[in-house]
Amino acid sequence: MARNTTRAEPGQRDLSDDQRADPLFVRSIERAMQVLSAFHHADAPLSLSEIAQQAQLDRSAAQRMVHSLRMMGYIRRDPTGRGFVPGIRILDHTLDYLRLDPLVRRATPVLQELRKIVRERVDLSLFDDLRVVYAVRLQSKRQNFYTTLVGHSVPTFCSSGGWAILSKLPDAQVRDILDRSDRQPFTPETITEVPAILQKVTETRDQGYALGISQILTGEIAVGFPVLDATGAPVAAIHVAGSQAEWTPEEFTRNFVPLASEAARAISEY
Amino acid sequence: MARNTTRAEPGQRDLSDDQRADPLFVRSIERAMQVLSAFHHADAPLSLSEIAQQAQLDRSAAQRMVHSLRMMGYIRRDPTGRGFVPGIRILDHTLDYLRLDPLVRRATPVLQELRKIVRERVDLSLFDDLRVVYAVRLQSKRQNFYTTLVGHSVPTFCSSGGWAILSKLPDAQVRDILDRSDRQPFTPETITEVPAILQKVTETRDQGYALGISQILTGEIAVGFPVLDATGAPVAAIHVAGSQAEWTPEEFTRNFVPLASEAARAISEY
DNA sequence: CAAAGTGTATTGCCATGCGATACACTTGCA
DNA sequence: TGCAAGTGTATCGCATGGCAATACACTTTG
Repeated sequence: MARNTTRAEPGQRDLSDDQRADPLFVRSIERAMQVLSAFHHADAPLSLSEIAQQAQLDRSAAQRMVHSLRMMGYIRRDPTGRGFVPGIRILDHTLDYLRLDPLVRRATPVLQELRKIVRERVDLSLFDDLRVVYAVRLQSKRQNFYTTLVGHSVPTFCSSGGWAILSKLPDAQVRDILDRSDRQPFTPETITEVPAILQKVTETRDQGYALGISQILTGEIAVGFPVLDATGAPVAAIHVAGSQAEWTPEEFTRNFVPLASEAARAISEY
Repeated sequence: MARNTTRAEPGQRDLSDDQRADPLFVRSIERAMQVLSAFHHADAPLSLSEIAQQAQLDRSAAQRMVHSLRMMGYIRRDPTGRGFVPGIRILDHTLDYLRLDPLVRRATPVLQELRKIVRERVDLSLFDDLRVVYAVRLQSKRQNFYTTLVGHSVPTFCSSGGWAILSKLPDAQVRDILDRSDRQPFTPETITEVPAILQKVTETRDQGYALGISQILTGEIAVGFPVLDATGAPVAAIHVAGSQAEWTPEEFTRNFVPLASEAARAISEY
């Protein structure tokens, strides 16, 4: 799998109540979603055969699915040339997700306020087991493409937001998450050893925020803060991210930790 | 239907090559997507019965679908209290959409540059028949919740971006779109009469941009520019939007039209 | 000008999803 | 307190509807 892009794998199941894998799927919809998920590993339009392969389906079965998904607007032909790409109706569900998630609703105005003051990138990322998924992204001037995208995700084990979340989980669960993570480094700086990560988590637990330097992107510096639900369990994190070219870690934390920390507390329900 | 929020209805089919409605759906996946689409009309978590009703399904059939969709992470229980909400896996598909759409890729850096200069809200909206769907949103300081959301859509007939797109379509198609549109006003200012809209479109055709004042949101002023594909057909629009409290229409256009117009041309392939 | 790709359409058989039914639990009203 | 009307969940048989096979038109490749 060609993957030079920063992206974590989606979790397989509903975490909230830990149901184990259940063979009682509605199969056809599982297949349909596999077809749509074929694009997760793509970096260009997919042909039918490629979709069939990714979705573990017959070419003809894949074609039927693609046909139906096209009729509904979830897939469309690539405007230029061959193959298929995701369709715009996807974005309708995106909107539903964002509108209906109480966390996103609460967080957005707070983060806007924060962004206005700090003038660096500000994000909300949602805890999803081995990864955290960006749901709100408020850009700064310096950007790359991926730092603007909703839905982008990074591993929990090596992001400042992830550490912030881990710092609020019981040790056993932290261990479990680290054990199940595929701890591939993104940069030479990425911390991949379990003891070192545990060290970082402890540190985070003590000081109330996580500091990540060049963990995902070389030259990026970020502070992460946990967001808690009404029971005190971590459900998300907020980040402030900037460039090492402009900030020393000390300056960065001194400037942003107090404000961002307060924002995180404002969003939390605990 | 309770709808005080600004939202257009999704189009039913693939527009690119105009396939008429085809009964050869894969039915079960149609039903599955109806279940997910039940949230389009919701403004709070939905119970099984509500989902069943929206999706035109038996309560038990709905429960099977919901179960499967939950196992896959496309639906989750509302964290607090009863009911279901969309699940985070939705955002994986959002990412695929945004990553793989060549238009979004090309437009993002250009819009970032534009945003840096104009310091007002800058958007990319994608043409989808009767509506335009926001895919890239770069905020300014003043915001409301909905002006930050990817996937949000507004009607083509009454938005500056929509007019910009219409101005590049043949008259017959413009008429067709206007005829099929449910031309409900959003504000007292909203232009709903076909002749007046055609007038606006002609004006836009002449001057190369569309000026919208309080069309969707009272007090909002926006300029829209068409984005063309390689064949010269309009596929999207870019907007710069600000507040009437800060700008007269003349000042606004004088300041932003030249830059934004150039940006739109840079994104276009024609 | 084959050969190997695209994407599309049709058809029959049997896996599979719907609907009926039952149940455990919570909430609200009498 | 009890019962009615809500939640959400689980199981199972039958008929429906989706998979696989097959065929074809078209484009790009060598």
